[in-house]
Amino acid sequence: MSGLNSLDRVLAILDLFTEDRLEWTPDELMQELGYSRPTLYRYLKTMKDAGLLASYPNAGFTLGPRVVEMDYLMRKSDAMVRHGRPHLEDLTERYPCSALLVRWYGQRILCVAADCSIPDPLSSYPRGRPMPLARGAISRSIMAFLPRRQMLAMIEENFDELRSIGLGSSVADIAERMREVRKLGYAVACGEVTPGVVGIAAPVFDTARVPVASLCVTIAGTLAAAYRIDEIGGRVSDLAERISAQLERQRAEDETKQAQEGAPTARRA
Amino acid sequence: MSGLNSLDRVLAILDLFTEDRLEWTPDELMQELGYSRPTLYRYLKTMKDAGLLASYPNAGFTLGPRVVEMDYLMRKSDAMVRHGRPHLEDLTERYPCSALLVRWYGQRILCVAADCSIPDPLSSYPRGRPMPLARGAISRSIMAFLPRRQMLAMIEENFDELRSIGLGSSVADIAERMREVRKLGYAVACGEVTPGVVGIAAPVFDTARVPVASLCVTIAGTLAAAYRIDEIGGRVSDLAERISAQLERQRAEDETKQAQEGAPTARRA
DNA sequence: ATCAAAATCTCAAATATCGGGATTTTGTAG
DNA sequence: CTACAAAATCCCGATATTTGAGATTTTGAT
Repeated sequence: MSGLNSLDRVLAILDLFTEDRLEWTPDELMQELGYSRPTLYRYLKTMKDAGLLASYPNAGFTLGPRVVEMDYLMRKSDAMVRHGRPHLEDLTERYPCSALLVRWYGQRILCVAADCSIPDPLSSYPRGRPMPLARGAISRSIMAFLPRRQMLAMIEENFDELRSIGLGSSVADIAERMREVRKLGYAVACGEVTPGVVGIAAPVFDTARVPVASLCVTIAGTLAAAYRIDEIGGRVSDLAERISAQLERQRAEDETKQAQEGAPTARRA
Repeated sequence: MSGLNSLDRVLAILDLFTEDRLEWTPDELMQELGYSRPTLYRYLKTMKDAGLLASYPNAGFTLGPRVVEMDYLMRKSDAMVRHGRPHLEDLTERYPCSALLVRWYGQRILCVAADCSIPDPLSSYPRGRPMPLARGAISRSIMAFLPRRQMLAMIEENFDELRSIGLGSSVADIAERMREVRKLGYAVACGEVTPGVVGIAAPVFDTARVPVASLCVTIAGTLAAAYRIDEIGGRVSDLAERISAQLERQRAEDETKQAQEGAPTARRA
C-alpha cells in the first residue's frame, strides 16, 4: 500500500494531528489514511499502548500523555537547556527583550527555551515553536558557521528566499554575507521575521565546532539603537560561546563517569 | 522475536530514553534491545524521519524535535489547558499556593498546566511531571467521581497504598471515604505527596460527567488554616465545574462547526 | 589523502501482516 | 436491569514484508 512500510504507516497517523485538528475518530482516520478497519485499530492500539495517542470514549483520539512526559524529560535533562537558562535570564535582565535558545535539527529549527522581560512581546517564542529555516538572525547565525559544503547546499536549497531578503543575487554573494557574519561572530536581522523587531543571534557549538543551536535576542528596533547592537551582539556571542564550553565540559565529565561505570574493573592487571 | 510485533519493537526504542539516559549509541541500543544491526538502523531511520529521534554525529541518538513540537501543539490547542489557565491564575492570585491542572489518562496522571504564587515552592509541579496514581488529593478527587465499577477496580488495584495512607482497612471502608469526597465536592490531603503541604482538588468532567482531569491547589499546611480549607475547596470545585462547562460548550460549538463544514450542502431539499 | 568505524545495501528464506467477514465488547437508551 | 446498535476485536489463509549475514559504501577522524 502506497510504497511505505508498516512502520511508516503507523507513524503517519501522528502527522494528522495538527493545530487545526487534534481529534480524530477511527472512521475519520480510516477515510483519511485508507487503512482497513482491523489494521487501523491494530495501529491505534499500538500507539495508545505506547502512550503516543490517547482516546476518550466518544471523542476519538488525541495525542497522548507520553508526548508530554517526553518533553518534560527533555526540558529537565537537556544539558543545553539547563546551561542556557541562566544566560537567557542574564540577557532579559540587561535588555528589554526576548531571549531564545533555539536548537538546530538539520531540517528544523525549534525554540527549546525562552525568557522575556517586556510586558507585551511583539511576538511570542515559546518552547516548541518552529522557526523559519532560512530567515532571520537565528537561521543565519547557524548557516554561517556550518562546514562550507553544508552551508553552500543550504544556500542553494533556500536560494529564492535568501535572495528575497536581499542577501545577494548569487550563491557566491550570499556566501560572502555569511563570511561576514562568521567574522563578526553574530548575525543581525532587522524585521525579517517580525516587522519592527531586530534579532541578534550567535551560534552554540558542539565538540567538533559544528553549530547545534543559536542564542538569540529579539528587541524592538526602536530600542536596539539605544542599547547598541554591537554591544548586544558581543554579549550574545560571548554567552553562546560560554554555553558551548559548558556543553563540552559536561560531555567530558559524562564520558569519564561512564568509563568508570562501564568498566569499573578494567584497570590493567 | 520475544512475542512483540515489529511496531512494538520500534516503539520500544523510545522506552529506553529516560531521565537517567537521554543518549544512546546504535551499538548500545543493539546490545540492549537485541536487534540485528540492519534492523536497528532501519528502525532508527524511521524514527528519525518521523522526528521522534534525533542523532548528533558521534553523540548517538536522543529524543527528537517532533516531541517538542507535539507538546507545543497540545499546549496551544488543548481546550482544557486554554480554559484552565485563567482559573489557575485566579487561584494563585488569591492564595499563596501552587495551582495545577492535572489530566487523567486512565493509567497515568499528568500535570498539564501549572501556576505558582510563592517564591520557593516546596515542590514544583511543571507540565509533564507524573503524579502518583493513588496518593494525594488529585488522585482521590478523580477516583471518587469515577463510575462505581471503575472506582472499585481502582481501589482494589491500589489497595495497599490506599490503606497505608489510612483511608480504611477494607475496600468498603475506602469506598465510603470516596462517597464523602463526592458529597463534599472536593478532596483534601495533608502531606500525602509532600510533607507539610495540603492539597485541595476537584474533578473536571467531560460530557458524560466522567472525570477527565483535576484542578488542585497545593498550599503550605501552616497557611491552609488561615485561608480556611473549606473556602478554598469551595472555590476550587466551583472553578473546576466552570472548566467542565466551558469544555462542554466548546465541544458543542466544535460539533456545530464541523457539521457545517462536513456537509455544507446537506440541508434538506 | 588515508584509514577505521559507522551506516547502508543485497537477496533469499521465513515470518508476520493484511483484510473480509464473523464475533465480541462497550456504551446508550428504554 | 435488559436490550440494542455501534464500536472494537478476533479469525485465518494468502501474500507481501520483514529479517539478518555478510559484502559494500559512506562518513568522519587523523
